[in-house]
Amino acid sequence: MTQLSQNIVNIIKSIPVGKVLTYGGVAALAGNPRAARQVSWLLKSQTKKLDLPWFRVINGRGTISIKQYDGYILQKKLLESEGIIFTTTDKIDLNIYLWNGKCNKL
DNA sequence: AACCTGACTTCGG
DNA sequence: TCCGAAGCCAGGT
Repeated sequence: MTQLSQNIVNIIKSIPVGKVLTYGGVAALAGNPRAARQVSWLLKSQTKKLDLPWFRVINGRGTISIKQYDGYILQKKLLESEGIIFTTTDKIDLNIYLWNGKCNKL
């Protein structure tokens, strides 16, 4: 695990309930805006080991990126259970749910 | 060390 | 708005 990976993990684990972060967003907060792919790798490979809230990470268009159908449905369900609303095209309003990386109550 | 993989992002048509 | 190609990072083999 590199320092970047550690940061990515910590950031993912700090995403508040009801908020989401894009892959690129996580990477940026971790220190490298171009490490979005590393984020996806970590979610797929390290979630079980590190117990990460993987479902709070979506792509930059505000949609779910998981390719597996069941995983896609699961993520949507989990997010909806936290109060996040999906549009008719399964998109999330990032202007509302995107986490800025800081305390959302300022 | 080289090559492949993955739930990305950006750019051009 | 959608599709394809290219660039990016680090772990696995």
